[in-house]
This record gives sequence, C-alpha cells and structure tokens, in this order.
Amino acid sequence: MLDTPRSAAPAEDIGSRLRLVRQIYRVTQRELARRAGVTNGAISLIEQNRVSPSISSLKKILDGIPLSLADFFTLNLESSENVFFQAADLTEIAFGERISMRMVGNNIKNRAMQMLHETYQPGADTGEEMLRHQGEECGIITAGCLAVTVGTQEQVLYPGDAYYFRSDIPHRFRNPGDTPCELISVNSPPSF
Amino acid sequence: MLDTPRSAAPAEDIGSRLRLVRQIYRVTQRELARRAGVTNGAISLIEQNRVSPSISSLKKILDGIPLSLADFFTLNLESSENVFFQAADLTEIAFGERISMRMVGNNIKNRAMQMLHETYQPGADTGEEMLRHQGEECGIITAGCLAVTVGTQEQVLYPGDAYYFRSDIPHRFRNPGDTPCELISVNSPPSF
DNA sequence: TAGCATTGTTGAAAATTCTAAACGGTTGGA
DNA sequence: TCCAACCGTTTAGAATTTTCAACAATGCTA
Repeated sequence: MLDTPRSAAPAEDIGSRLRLVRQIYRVTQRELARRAGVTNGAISLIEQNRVSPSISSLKKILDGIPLSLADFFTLNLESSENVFFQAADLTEIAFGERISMRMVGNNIKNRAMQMLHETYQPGADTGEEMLRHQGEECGIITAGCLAVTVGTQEQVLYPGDAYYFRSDIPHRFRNPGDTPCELISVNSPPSF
Repeated sequence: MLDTPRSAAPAEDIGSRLRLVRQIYRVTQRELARRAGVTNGAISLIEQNRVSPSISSLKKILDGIPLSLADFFTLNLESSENVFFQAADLTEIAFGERISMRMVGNNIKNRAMQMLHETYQPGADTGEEMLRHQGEECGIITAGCLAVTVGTQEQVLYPGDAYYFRSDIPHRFRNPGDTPCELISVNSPPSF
C-alpha cells in the first residue's frame, strides 16, 4: 500500500500470472473451468494473453482455485537474478486456511528444483485424494510433526526426520499434532 | 497472502471501490477518463456496477490515478461497527511516492468527519495547483514541520502547531524540512 | 435570476470477450 | 501398437463491454 509505484511493475501479464497460479495449485484448465463455471477455451485464451478478462470472469476463475483477487495481484513473481532471499520477500501461497508455503527461487528461470518452506497447522491435511505427479521430492521436518503417507507406508516424522520418494507414488501429508508443523521440502523438477 | 478466505470477502463491488478511490484522489470521471484513454461513460458504467470491466480497461483507469491493481484490490473498505482501530489495520493511501495517509473510520457509514494520519516525506508537496473543495479542515503537526498555504497566507508549522480553515479557500501543503512530517488532520464533511 | 461550465448518466453502435465445438498432441494401459 | 482419455489450442458466433454523442442536474458567476 505504501508505495504505489513500487508494486505497479508486473501487473500486466495476467496470463502468466494465472497460468502460474493454476499450476501451483495443480489444476487443469478444464477442471478449473468446470469449477469456475466458464469454458476451458476462455482460460486458455486468457493465459495466452490473447484476451483481457473481465473482472467478473477472472473473479469466477479465481474462486475456483480458490484465491482472492487481492492475493492474485499481490503475488510476487518478479524474475530476478538474486541469489539471496529475505524471508519476508518469499512469495507465499496458501492452500485453504491450514496449509501455506513460501517459495524459494520461484522466480528463477530454468531452475531444476523448487524449494518450499511449508507450514501445516494442527489438523492440516492434503486430503483423502492422494497427490501424484512427475518427479521426485524430499523434505526434512524442522518443527512439530508430520504424518507422511507414501504408497502403502505411513510414518509420523519429527524434527530432524526426513523423507524422499518418487512423486508418482500416491502421497499425502497431515499434521496429527497440536502445534504447527514446519518443514523444508524440495521438488525436482519444479512442477511450476 | 496467508489466509485466502479472509480477504475474499468484499472483492465483488468493483464499482464502489473505483468510485471511492477516484473520490479520494479527487478526480472527476472525465478527467480520469482523459488520463486513462477511456471514455467517461465507461467509468460511469463501471462505478454503477452495470458492467464488469476487463482487466485491461481497469488497468488503464487505475494507471490514471495512479494506483496498482494489487493496491486497488488490497484496499480495505469493509464497513464495520468498530470503535477502535489498530494502526496496522488502517487503510493506507499513497499520493505519489512522498505523501501517504492512513484513514480513520473511513468504513463508518454516515459519518460527519474524516480523520487522517498523514505523512509527508521531505520535499513532499501537494503541488502548485491549489486544492479547493467543500467543507472545513483542521490539523495539528506531530513530527517534523509543514508549510501550509491558505489563500494568501503561508506559515511553517512545527509539532504542536495547528491549522483550521474553510476548504474552499485554495490551500497547499509542503514539507520544507529534511525529516518526514507527520500530522493528524480532519475534514468535515468527509469528501469520500 | 440567467447563462455558462462542468458533472454524472444514458442509448445505440462498434469493439472485445466468452462460449461451444472441433482439432492436434501427449500419456498410460490393454 | 493401438486405443482411449486427457491436455491445451483454435475458430465462428453469442454475449458483454466500450465508445460516441446527447441529456439532465448541479454549481458558479455575472
């Protein structure tokens, strides 16, 4: 709010912004279109910047993620050459009210990995529908505890404990404790 | 960013939001239309929520203020019944890079006054074109110093000093010092 | 009070966005 | 290897936004 000119920089590229957000949340154009009540074609055109969506359309689409307009435009995706990142500068993404993550190096091009600083509130859960995607991932717990399910195995991990698995094996994360759980995780290749 | 559902609340009413911002910055529909390269009719329709502007149009309009999309959607205009406001919760508005103000009670309906906590950076100036509008205003300096011009009079005010005048007399504010100037001011009736 | 300037609002036409349906490309399983 | 399922893209037409121009309302000045 304070410094208008500062944040005025990358507001143009709505298309890339939407595509990035959609990929971060791992939704296809068609699925998002279905949730939002628009057509997949519309989303495609918007992501290619071949049209400039009306606020009402964009709102509907973001509701399907869900993400507020304010958060959408506040997302920090400036590309930079930086090597160091202050905690406060990391782009923060929320999944529902209980899971949030700060992204390390998400604005670096052609990178091999995606590092995340994740926080799971007590009871937070990636949900019954198991996650599955290309690549590999690993992580190490830094606070609280985390129940990790990979394939048929489940294990509760405590600070210092870690995991590493191929991401195409169905997996799920859940915080069974009553304090927030923090962990540092890495995906390779980055899926967004 | 953290808590998506929180900020998802009042994102709908783009029209009121735009009208409020425009009035805060004291621009007419036609003047803003001219700056933005759109027609005044378009702005009128948008402010009445009779159309949902495309992002490109909204962007052009906000550029004329100027205000970023992110700031526009981040503006806090929830109406509330609150009596107390934490400093961090006050809606903050920037005029260029040098003048900013936090609004007290801007979300209260049918109020008689608008209180502002204003900050003028060194050299900040409301500009050669004098301000003029309905109502009365007064203020008291709390830090730094402020050169206030009202009609043919000019005076530099220091902490503890104050002013009070009818707002239809042309007036202007400027920080001639080399430290930020802070003051508390009140307009009555509120012009936005 | 009359006249002028300025403000916000409207209606029809032009321009843009959105939908519906089909297309080509990729992946995974039989 | 073929097929089915799914992905994102594209095109013509429907729907919506934006322009242009005229209108009514308000405030200011003579």
